[in-house]
Amino acid sequence: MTIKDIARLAGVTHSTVSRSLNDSPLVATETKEKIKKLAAELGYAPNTFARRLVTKKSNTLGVFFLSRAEINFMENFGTQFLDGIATASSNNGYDLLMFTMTRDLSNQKSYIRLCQEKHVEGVIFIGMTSDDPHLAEIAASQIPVCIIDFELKGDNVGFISSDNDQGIRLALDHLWQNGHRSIAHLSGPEVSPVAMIREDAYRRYMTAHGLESKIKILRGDFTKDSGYRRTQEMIRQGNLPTAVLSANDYMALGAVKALKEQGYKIPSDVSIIGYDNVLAGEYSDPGLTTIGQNPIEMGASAVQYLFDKLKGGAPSPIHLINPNLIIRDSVRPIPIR
Amino acid sequence: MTIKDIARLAGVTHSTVSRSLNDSPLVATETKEKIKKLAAELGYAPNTFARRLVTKKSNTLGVFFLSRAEINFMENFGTQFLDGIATASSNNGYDLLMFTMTRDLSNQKSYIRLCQEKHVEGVIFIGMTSDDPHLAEIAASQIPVCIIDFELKGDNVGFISSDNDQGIRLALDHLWQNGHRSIAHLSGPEVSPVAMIREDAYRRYMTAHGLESKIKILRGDFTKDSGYRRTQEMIRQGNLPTAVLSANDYMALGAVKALKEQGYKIPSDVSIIGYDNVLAGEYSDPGLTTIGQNPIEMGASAVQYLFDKLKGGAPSPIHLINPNLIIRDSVRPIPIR
DNA sequence: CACTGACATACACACGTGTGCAATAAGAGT
DNA sequence: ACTCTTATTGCACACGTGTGTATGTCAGTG
Repeated sequence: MTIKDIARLAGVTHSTVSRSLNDSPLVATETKEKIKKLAAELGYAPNTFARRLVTKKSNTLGVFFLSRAEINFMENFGTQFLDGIATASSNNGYDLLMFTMTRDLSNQKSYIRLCQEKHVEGVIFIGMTSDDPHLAEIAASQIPVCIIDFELKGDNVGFISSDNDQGIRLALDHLWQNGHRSIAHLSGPEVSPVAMIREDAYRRYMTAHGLESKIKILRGDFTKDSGYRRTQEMIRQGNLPTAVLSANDYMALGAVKALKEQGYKIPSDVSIIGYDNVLAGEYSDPGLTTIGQNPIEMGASAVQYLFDKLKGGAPSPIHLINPNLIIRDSVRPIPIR
Repeated sequence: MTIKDIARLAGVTHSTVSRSLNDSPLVATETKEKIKKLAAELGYAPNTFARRLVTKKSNTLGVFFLSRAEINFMENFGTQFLDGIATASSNNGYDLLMFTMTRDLSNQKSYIRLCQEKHVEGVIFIGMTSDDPHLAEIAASQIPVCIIDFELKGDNVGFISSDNDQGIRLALDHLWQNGHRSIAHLSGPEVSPVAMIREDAYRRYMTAHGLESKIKILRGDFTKDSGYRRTQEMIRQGNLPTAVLSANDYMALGAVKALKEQGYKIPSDVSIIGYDNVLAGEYSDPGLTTIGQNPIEMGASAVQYLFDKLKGGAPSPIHLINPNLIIRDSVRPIPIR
């Protein structure tokens, strides 16, 4: 079933059919309608390969994702990112091609080269790591690139992230409104950009609210175990805060474990608030109050950035998505003295 | 950069170039080598659209996935399924097109129709549900289909699943070897095929080991809350088993919570074993011993089924992947009396 | 030397769609 | 009635690749 078949049945040439289906003003309204109706009846669908061959437009986006590494992160958000991306590109009539980034980067074809070969118009990366050897090439890419949760500067590269600054404010506002004034921060490693952004936001909030003297940083590495140990150390030193704001949920769960082991009750003795809205926090005891990112929206925004670029626009290279506060049972109001 | 350019530079026609690059025996070995070398130097890559147009082969697989629903399940395995699928198809020189299945199935184009339009050669479904209105059409599909974790009969449809029977045996063997004889089963809802398979495997194991009188089924619905409540009821009735085998991890965590609340210690008083190897089980207290599926391998197997079909073979329509036992801290050996 | 056959390359067409340009027809204006 | 304009359709080519067939070449054989 091609436009030639339709042409024969309609008694016109395939050119007229082509123009009709593409709503060209060059063809009479009545024949246009007639042909459209005929095409619909016959269930005609254009051959995308032929069309792409001649138009030189692929109407295809690509998405690279790394699933094996940073598995904690990816397992929780991966499919939601992909959901947002797939839905948004489908809504715009674009196909989505999927690739994996493997850990052994030795004899591997460059991502950008692969995109060119597949005629991908724009590409999204999920789970990019700073040790990837193709970073420079990506930064210089001719085709629009959008990276989720990893900042890279380049003329055609965009960056989508959750608004960490706002997330921390949301969390601290919640603690503040519940009467907490002595709040420690269980932070991530200094090499992690995200950890530093969150820690900085914490420092500024505390200072702005006259709590500079209460600033206390516990340096973890995002694992549950590090949260557990830093909290043990804090308990040993005495002088517990009334609340702990953790830079991610896993460390928060570690903190809960350490405190429980020493007989403290959560949240009556110490309130805990996490970050990321990981499933384990929903199923933990008590349910962990936390900051949720909006991965579906992040994926959709990444696609939007690419389309803006493709339309010739100059979208902001960095786009922050609003997080939201998820209240469960690990924060308790305390009377203000 | 097309084969015509190469032809001009090599002083031959594009036909010769085409044949050379496709290793046709019709062209002299030396010219073949010369042209291949030239193509490599020029970084030539064939235009897939032109090729597909003439060969009528797309070299493309499709994957549909449902991400918003059954979110507990998908969040944990989704990206790993996709990883296995993407890697396997890429290794075979196939592209992978991604689609989402939305929950509102009203005015939606049929999956199979979509596949035909996109010229997909084979398609994989993840997260299929029994209320999907397109099931009949999928069952009758002309193009090979493989569904993960959902059984559907049809000439061209395959079914990939974890071997639930073996998984239950693995779990019960572990309990048996640790001296447990009184083992209750926290099962899923009767409408769930997976739940029934696991429950049946439990019954057979118990019977085969002379423990028929110890068979005890707690009927949950796969949520943590149902595990919590069924366990509470069991505690109230007295006569606790020494171990509980749960049909999934979330119910197991609910059971843990109920037991802990009543002052029982896990695993010293009651051993618990889950199923699925969900992240929350890794981060719970105590770490949950469980049965892990191998989602990456499952994804790869789905692709393999499609390729076997495409090659004209008759692969088994049902393929079970071996699960594995993941030992953490929720099972304890008890002395045999 | 002529003929045969094998081998290598060129020619020409096809795949399905889009589009510039020519051709035709119809209508308007004088 | 003739010309000029405008509206509509057809013609022909292009996109890049694959392939059946014809053409050419060269060596071997009688």
